[in-house]
Amino acid sequence: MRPLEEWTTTLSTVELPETPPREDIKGEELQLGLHGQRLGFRVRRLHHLLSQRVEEAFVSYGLRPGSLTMMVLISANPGYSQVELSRIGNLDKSAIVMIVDELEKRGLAIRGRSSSDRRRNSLFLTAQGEKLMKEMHEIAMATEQPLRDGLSAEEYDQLFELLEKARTIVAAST
Amino acid sequence: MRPLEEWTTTLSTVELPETPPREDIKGEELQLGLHGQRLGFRVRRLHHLLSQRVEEAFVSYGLRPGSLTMMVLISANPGYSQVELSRIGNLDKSAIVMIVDELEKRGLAIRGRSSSDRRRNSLFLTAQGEKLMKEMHEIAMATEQPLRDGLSAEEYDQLFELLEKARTIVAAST
DNA sequence: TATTGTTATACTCTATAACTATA
DNA sequence: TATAGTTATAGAGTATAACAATA
Repeated sequence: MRPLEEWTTTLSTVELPETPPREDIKGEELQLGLHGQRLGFRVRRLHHLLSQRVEEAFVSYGLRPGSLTMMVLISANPGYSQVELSRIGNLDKSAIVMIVDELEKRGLAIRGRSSSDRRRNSLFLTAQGEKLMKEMHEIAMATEQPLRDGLSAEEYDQLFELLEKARTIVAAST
Repeated sequence: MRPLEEWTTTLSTVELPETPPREDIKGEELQLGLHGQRLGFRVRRLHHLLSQRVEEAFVSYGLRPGSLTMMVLISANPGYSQVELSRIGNLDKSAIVMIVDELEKRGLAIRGRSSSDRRRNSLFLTAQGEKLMKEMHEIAMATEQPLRDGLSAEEYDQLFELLEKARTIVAAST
C-alpha cells in the first residue's frame, strides 16, 4: 500500500527508479531477478529449508548437526579412520575430532587405536549408537515426507538421480 | 592395503565388526550408508560443491557471499526496504545491515530514506552497482556451465523445475 | 619427510536481544 | 504498542596452522 514517493539520500540528487506498487507483484511478491537463472540459487534455497527442518527436529537430542552424519558414515564404514571419513563427509579432520569426542562421551561411538599403525584411530558405533542413529535417521526421513507425498514417484526419483548426476558433473569439472 | 587387525580401546573387550579390505570398495570408495536414502543429503552435497565454486570465483572481488544476492534483489526490487528484501533472501534483517553498509561504502548501492515513513530505508543500486552485479552474475553463471554442458537440456530444465517444486512443497508443509 | 590426530585460532554466518527513531 | 533499522553479542560452522606421536 506504499505509494510512490520521494526519497532523501546522502547524495544531493538521485534518479529515482520506478517502484512498482506492491499489489502488482503476485506469488512470491518480490522478484528474484537474475537469481531466476541460477540453478545454484535454487539449490541453496531448498538446502536452507530442508536443513532448517532437520535441525528443528533434532533440537531435543542436543547433538550437533554433523553428529548424525558421522554416525551414519561410521556405521557404513566401520573401522575406518577419521581422515578417511572426513573425505566423504564435507568435513575437516579437525571438525571430526569434536564430533567424535561428543559421540564417545555419550557412549555412541568408540575410538579404537590400530595396533599396526598407532597413529590411526578407527571408529565404530556402539549398539546404543546404532540404535540412536536409526532413530534419528527415521526422524530425518520424516522431514522429507512432504516431498514423497507432493512429488510423483517419477518426479522424486528423477530429482534424486539428477542431484547425484549434477554433483558428479560439477565434481569432475576442474 | 590395511589388513584386518586388532584394535585397542578404552573398553576392556570390544566386538570388532568386519572391516572390508579397502580395495573391495569401488567408486566413491567409502559407503554412504543410510545417507543414500536422504534427498537432503544429496541437496547438501551439491550445494556445498556449487557454493564452493562460486566463492572461489568471487575471491578477487573481496565481497561477502551475500553481496551479489543483495545486489540482485535490490536491482529486481528497487525502492523496497531492508526488511522486505530480507524475507526473500534467507537473510536476517541484521545481516542485511552489514551487507548494505559494504555496498554503500563501495558506491554500489544507495540507502534512500522515505519521506512518508522516515523509519524506512529504500534501496537502489547505482549504475556502478548494476554493472558489477551483471559482471559477477556472469561469473556465477559460468561456474554452472559444466552442468549445462553435462546434462541434456531436458535434464537441466527438469532439475531446475523440480528444485523449485520441491521447495514450494516443503515450504507449504508446516 | 609425510601422515594421523589433536589443539588453538580466526573468520564467517546466523540468531537473538536490546536500543533508537519513528509510526 | 508496533515497526524499521541499527548495534552488540554469542553460537555454530569452517578453514588454517602448528604440534606430538608415529610411520
